[in-house]
Amino acid sequence: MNVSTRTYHHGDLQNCAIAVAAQLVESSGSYDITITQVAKLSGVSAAALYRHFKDKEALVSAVAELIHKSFMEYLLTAEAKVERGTLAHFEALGTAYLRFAEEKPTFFGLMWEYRGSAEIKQGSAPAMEAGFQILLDAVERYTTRQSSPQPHSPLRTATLLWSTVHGIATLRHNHLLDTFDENVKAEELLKTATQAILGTD
Amino acid sequence: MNVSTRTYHHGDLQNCAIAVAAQLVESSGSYDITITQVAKLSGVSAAALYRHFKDKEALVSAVAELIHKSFMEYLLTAEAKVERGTLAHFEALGTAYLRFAEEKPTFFGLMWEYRGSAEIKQGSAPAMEAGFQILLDAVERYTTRQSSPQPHSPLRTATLLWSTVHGIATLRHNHLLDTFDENVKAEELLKTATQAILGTD
DNA sequence: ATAACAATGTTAAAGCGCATAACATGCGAA
DNA sequence: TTCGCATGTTATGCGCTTTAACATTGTTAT
Repeated sequence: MNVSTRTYHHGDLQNCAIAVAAQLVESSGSYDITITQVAKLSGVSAAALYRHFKDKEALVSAVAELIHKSFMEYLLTAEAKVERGTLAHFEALGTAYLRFAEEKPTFFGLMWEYRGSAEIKQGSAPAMEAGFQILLDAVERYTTRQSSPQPHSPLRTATLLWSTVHGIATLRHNHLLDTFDENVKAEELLKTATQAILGTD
Repeated sequence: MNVSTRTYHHGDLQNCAIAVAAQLVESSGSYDITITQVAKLSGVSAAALYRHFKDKEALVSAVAELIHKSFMEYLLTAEAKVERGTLAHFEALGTAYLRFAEEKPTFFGLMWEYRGSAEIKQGSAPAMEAGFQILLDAVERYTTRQSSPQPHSPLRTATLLWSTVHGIATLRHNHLLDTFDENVKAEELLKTATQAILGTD
């Protein structure tokens, strides 16, 4: 992050470059950033970055990984305030999902849309898995709380809930949600969907 | 489409280039195509394309428009075989949506993920609107068929259904759907969701 | 302590793609 | 037929990625 080049060697160019790249993605509103720009903002020559990243894709993937972790924090922070396994729990998680997509639209796009080679995508896998586990855990707790048995497995229900939030977030991210129903609120839509999927015992 | 350059003038370079670009997108599996390639495959110099498209983005947007129309045909063909306003109608539309995403993954990605300037995106708007109208119409017909009144407006219900299919299709497109539940089938998931949203009177 | 080596920086340069400029050709209307 | 506009062409500049060859610093073994 430290841009000043006191010495010939930078100190921590690797992390600096990732942070600079992330800022650039956010400020430019595009994840089609250039190595040249990142190098300039890091106070270093473009070639220097190739000591730390195989190529541009590797740098962007590192940014994606950072973003996934930041996204996880959104979810964890959100659920810290509610009782687990309740409808409020789902609402908190869903709202956080939607809020991240709205507040960091370019990050959201990069997370889900960026096409990297399969082996490089691995970096984000742990964070994603943790995210899904949070949701799955919520469903399992909810299930045991209910008197009537749920019609589908927790795994299936969690997947369905994920699909739904993701669909709503994605459509809004692409400015499509309010194209036809200009009064729709993503959060309300999600609440309706959640209740329909979980039932309203 | 005709690549042979019998004459100095091509004849229909505009449409040729769009078609060639679309093929290139599909065969390369990436919508980061080059003007140079499109020109070469069209049997024309790169600069010639600038007589028909302001820049690269305009060309890609034209491809996106073509794809949106092709997507519409998927939907129309699918619903031609079923009775309107039935659950089978929704299943046919949803399945078509999922099938397009699976059979033409790069097209699907381009349709929804491509970031073009707002005014250029307009080209695809009519097709998208038509697509939504199809769904809305299905919901309205379904609503009038039902004995019990639906809890939400057709507009709201259609938006919710769209979000759900879109979420499922998008997650699968990004190879995320079966990461945690390896046995899940997108079509089954959608069926479950549709019934939950519409009710199963 | 110091010499060798590993790590990490630099500049130079090759190569590609976008986009524009200046020029050429051909079709269609007066 | 001739003029003008539409639509081609080649030439060129610029920015970006990536590699190569070289320079500097930090570290480790003797």
